[in-house]
Amino acid sequence: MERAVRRAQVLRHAKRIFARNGYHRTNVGQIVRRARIARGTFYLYFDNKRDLFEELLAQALGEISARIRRLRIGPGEPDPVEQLRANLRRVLEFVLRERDLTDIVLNHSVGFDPELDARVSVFYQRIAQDIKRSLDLGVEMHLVRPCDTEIAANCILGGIKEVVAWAARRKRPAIVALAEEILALGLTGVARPALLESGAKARTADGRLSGEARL
Amino acid sequence: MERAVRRAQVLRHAKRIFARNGYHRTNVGQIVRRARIARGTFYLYFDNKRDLFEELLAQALGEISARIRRLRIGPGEPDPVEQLRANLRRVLEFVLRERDLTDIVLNHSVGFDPELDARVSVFYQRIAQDIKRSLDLGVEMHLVRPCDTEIAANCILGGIKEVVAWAARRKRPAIVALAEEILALGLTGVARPALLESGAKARTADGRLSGEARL
Amino acid sequence: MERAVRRAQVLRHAKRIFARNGYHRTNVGQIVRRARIARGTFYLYFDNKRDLFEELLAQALGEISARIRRLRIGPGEPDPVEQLRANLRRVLEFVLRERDLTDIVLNHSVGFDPELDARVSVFYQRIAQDIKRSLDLGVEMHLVRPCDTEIAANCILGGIKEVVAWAARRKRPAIVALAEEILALGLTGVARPALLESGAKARTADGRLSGEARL
Amino acid sequence: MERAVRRAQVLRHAKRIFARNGYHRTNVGQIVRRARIARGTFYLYFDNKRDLFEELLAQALGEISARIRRLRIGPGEPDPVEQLRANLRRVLEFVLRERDLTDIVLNHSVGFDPELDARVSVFYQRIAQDIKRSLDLGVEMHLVRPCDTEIAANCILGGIKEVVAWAARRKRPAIVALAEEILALGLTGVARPALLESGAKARTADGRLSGEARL
DNA sequence: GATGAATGAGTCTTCATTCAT
DNA sequence: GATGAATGAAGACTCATTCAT
Repeated sequence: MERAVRRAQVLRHAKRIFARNGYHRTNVGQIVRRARIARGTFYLYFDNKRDLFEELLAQALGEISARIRRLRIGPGEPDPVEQLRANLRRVLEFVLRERDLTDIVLNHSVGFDPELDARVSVFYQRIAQDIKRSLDLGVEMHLVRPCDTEIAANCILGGIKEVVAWAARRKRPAIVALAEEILALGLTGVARPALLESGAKARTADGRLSGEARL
Repeated sequence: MERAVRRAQVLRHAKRIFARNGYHRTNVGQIVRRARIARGTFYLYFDNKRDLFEELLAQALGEISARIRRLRIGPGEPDPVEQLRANLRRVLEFVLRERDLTDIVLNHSVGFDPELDARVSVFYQRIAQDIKRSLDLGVEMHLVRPCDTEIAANCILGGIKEVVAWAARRKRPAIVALAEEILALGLTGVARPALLESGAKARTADGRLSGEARL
Repeated sequence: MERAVRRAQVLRHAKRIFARNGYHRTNVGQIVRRARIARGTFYLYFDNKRDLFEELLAQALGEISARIRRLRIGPGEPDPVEQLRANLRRVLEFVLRERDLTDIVLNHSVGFDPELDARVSVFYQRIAQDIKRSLDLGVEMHLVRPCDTEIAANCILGGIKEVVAWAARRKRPAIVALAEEILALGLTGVARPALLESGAKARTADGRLSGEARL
Repeated sequence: MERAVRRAQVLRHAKRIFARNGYHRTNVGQIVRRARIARGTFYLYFDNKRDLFEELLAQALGEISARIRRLRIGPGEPDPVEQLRANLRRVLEFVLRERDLTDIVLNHSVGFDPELDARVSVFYQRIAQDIKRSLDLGVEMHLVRPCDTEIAANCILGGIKEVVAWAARRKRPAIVALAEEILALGLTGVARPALLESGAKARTADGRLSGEARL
């Protein structure tokens, strides 16, 4: 158990430095200095620098994944939107609390190791697919308008990522409000509903707006 | 003039390698080998490795910036949505043609140099602000529903980035269709308009949908 | 007494590992793991890694030395050849039983420490001198043909070492037969005696054989 | 060509140091200091320290191998002993000229790398087999007395190795004389021929000498 | 201008040894 | 005595950059 504590300690310090400086500008010397341990001690707990980084990354990706629950449809299940909201809040709660990890995932997790690149890539693709699946289901249930759900899924994923990155730069981001904004945007976009009511009729087959209904 | 040609040549090769391997896994040796020049020659045309990378990045950011025109409102100006569409298409046209540059900007432009990080950061923030300004204008003009336009702007930006990244992995992405999907998503979201018409009324203060119209 | 037992135990395990891997590819971690003691305990029994190795080496060299008795000439003493044979058998018995030690002495005892190098070197030189002395005596007694006894001594020593190394690789080497082969070789060489009888006359000054008797 | 010269230069210096200190007590720093080159330059010419050592070893083993020619029997071919003598002289000429290489092969080539160990092992085994083959041939031709030629081969090989090691410690070893001593020893052993003439008869089945014929 | 051999600072990693418990 | 976590000196290797030709 002592061991786990020590590891966690080193991980905590390393997380900080990796978040600030990225993988390559972080060297083992910085980590051990910050963690106040000897160089050799570092290698008592981690195989190497990459191993430590990998663990941080896995920690983040794992925790985020665990906070995304698949939508359940059926009698007695909560409103799908409610489920989306819950997912979003859980994820936001984590990523905005663990900003260093978030920074690592968003900014420093790509480009220095093909294997880790692949792992991150798979992580995002899985989320995109989850979203796509939800959208497909929504289309089936006539809750979601027909569209290219794959593109939509990626668009939504990207939107969340960017908002998270943005929010992580703020002092005390309001998680609930953030979730609502994202949700509303994803569901209804930015256009005024009134506008769309009339505009909806004017909408042509290829989705373009026409007539006076503009935006 | 000869000089510029030589530079461009080297840049072209380097672009390829940076896109594939990122900044740190690319070394000067690879570049000069690929460009069929001597190591020393490299330094006749570029101050150093970072300088070359910076130039590629500036190229990309500059070209993308140039393709984003500020919305003009007024008599005789085209429909704002049309202007958005044009912006989007111009950008997509470039980033999906210059995939290596896009890859560099999206995946390899962060984390090895505070100054470059800042430059990329500023680039995106400027775009986000452009979008925000447009949204604010839209709100003023009653075309856009009231919302936190800063969050919305970042969300839209992120959506575009992710879709671009996704599309860049496809063989022959259809730019026009992509632009329309993004546009539609940004404007109306994914929910069925019909649903929203009735649902809009049912929407409670905290943004939750109620009644049968759920999504 | 307990202490000596513990030491012996550790020595036994270390011997194994040193024999297999040599000095440098053996680290203290392997030894303590194998001996099921703590790292610190190791240093309660040995000054350091080198010290342990030195002891193993001394063990081997000492035991071998003890098994080589100086030839005694005189009335009532056994046949000198018989004494040689006994020496050889005693040494072979030990080195082929303690193969790990033998491996250490033959293959891993040189090159990482000037002092140990010297000790091994002295050990062999002493044996060579013993052999040389015996040969000199033999020459004096007209049992050994005049020759450069120093070279001969070294040659014999090397022969024994190599045969030992070879035999140590076999499953169950026959010590008696080995001793006889070595003895016969040292005494009479490989040439057919019959051949030599006639050939001896034909031998020219520079040692070359002539006439039909060739070998 | 310039490249080869530089390599040879570094190899020359490294050879010296490896011979004196062995593989492990030699570090790259020593080599580059001695060769008056920068650390990085070293790696321009060699993959790593082991690579350089391997090359030295290969050089030695290759040259020695090349100097050992298989015995040719037949009309017009020189006396087999003459061929042995030539082999021996060629080898001695090389190993006593290139003493550093010899030192490396004899003392520092075992125990730090399984692959190199194997290479050296194979080298010696091949020579032992060559000798054995020659002996078998000799037995067939009734030039060599029946014996365990495998043991004899190893014994002879070991004798040569040890004499070489011994001679390499002398100032100006006489190659011709050395070769003759070794040859004589291998062929006739140390016993006085006269003794053997009578002793041969007294020799019992198991090779033991009996009667007055002693030694 | 072009070349490519040379440079050496900067990093990671290992491992024998120590020492507080 | 026993433990094993901690230490830090030592050494291998990389690679952006320089400079003599």
